[in-house]
Amino acid sequence: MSSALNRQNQLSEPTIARLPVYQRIAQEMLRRGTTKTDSKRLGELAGVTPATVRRDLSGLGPLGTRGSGYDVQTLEVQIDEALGHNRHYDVVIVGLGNLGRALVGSTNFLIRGAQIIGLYDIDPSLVGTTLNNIPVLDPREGIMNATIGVICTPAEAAQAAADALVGANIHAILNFSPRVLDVPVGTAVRYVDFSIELQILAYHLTNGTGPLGGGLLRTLGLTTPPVVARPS
Amino acid sequence: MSSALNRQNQLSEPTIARLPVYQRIAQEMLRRGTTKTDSKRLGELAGVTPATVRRDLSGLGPLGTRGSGYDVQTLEVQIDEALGHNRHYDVVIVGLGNLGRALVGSTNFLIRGAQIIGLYDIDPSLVGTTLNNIPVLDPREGIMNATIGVICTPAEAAQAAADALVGANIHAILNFSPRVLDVPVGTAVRYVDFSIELQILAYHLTNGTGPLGGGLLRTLGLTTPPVVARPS
DNA sequence: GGATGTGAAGTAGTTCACAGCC
DNA sequence: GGCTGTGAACTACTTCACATCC
Repeated sequence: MSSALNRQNQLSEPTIARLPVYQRIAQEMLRRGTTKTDSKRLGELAGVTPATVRRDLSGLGPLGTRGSGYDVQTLEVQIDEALGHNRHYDVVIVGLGNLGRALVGSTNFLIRGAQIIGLYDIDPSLVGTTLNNIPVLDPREGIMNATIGVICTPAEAAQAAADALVGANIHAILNFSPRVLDVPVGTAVRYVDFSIELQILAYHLTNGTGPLGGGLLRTLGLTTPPVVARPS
Repeated sequence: MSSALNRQNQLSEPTIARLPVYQRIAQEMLRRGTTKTDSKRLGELAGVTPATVRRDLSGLGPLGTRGSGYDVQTLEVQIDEALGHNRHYDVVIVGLGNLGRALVGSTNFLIRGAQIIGLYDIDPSLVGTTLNNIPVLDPREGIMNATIGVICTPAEAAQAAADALVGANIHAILNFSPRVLDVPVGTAVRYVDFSIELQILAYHLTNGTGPLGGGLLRTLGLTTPPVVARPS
């Protein structure tokens, strides 16, 4: 496997969540023609301290140059490698409402190495058609095996969708529905819940942290609800 | 202000991010007619330890009953109060592609107390129309004041959208575009980046944590990219 | 008996501060 | 001179374990 990875895969969770952010920044810099940067600048843009940036990046191996900083191109590539984008990921999406369709059509959603191979919806007027040349199938007739399953159904249908994904031997689920899912141990579920994001912002507005209460808003390490074992 | 809040607003960031999850679980329980629960069950469903649940909830005041657990209804209400949902939030959305429209149409997106008051898009065929009885306006003619601004534009337009929101004196931004935003100190930006979520899942698949490498996947405390100060 | 709420202990993550290198 | 990479100090969060109360 790649050299950056076998160094040690003890990247901490917060670090893992920040690496894609640094990568985004690096991509933006490349787009603008910036070829060099440093931990101070990266920290400003990512909203973390320079020390944290250096600590995070040092986990990928020594990719900076003392005295001058980081090469943006190298940064981009090394983070890609550390996150495992040399692998290939097959993605299926269940639920083709506005959100599901937005994901299919979005160029932003897919990471390098990921490909949407199947779409699922129970709406008979959709089943049998294609979207972006990807076939739309009925999830009740079984789901094809894939690496990652994405749930975009309404809340009521989310658990059934999860069951279908689990039945297809899919062990990683990205859940956009506002339901807590019941899945077997060993299945990773990551929740993206829009209203929770709103709630967190709202909390900061109401309480001291935010601009209404004054002070530099610097809420580092916000945690998102994660992953799960089977409830007893 | 509310009794639960002035106890002390020293809820930690991880706690704040978990409270909405407990609330979701409580709502689901109510829907199913469950009126009592305990930290063990809540922990299973939320993917955290019972001790963490108790520690989190104790921050809202003593709302459990020793020996029997928590009243689900009380839980739901108290979390609502702690998160500041007795306040009113005006929300504007900039960018009405599939994602923007999904948010407008979704019953899941809005939290109690929040209301979408304005929609913005530069597409001339949309400006002047209404969506869900909310008028669609041109952001280049200025944005109305609101509590929270939501950016759903393509990446290229995100910074302009942010500038317009800042110009409207909006200090809290939920950014769904994959761009790092440049905003003044004192403006809270929360990033929801779909591809970052995919990347984090992908990392766990590639590395030991996930089912491919075996072991109980229990990635607690995943942090999402947060908030930002003005780059120098 | 049983589950909360919480000091105390343990663990993880961040920041400091500086040696090392360009 | 300047910025990285990192041991050491610090801070924050989690978990343990139990006294407390229903």
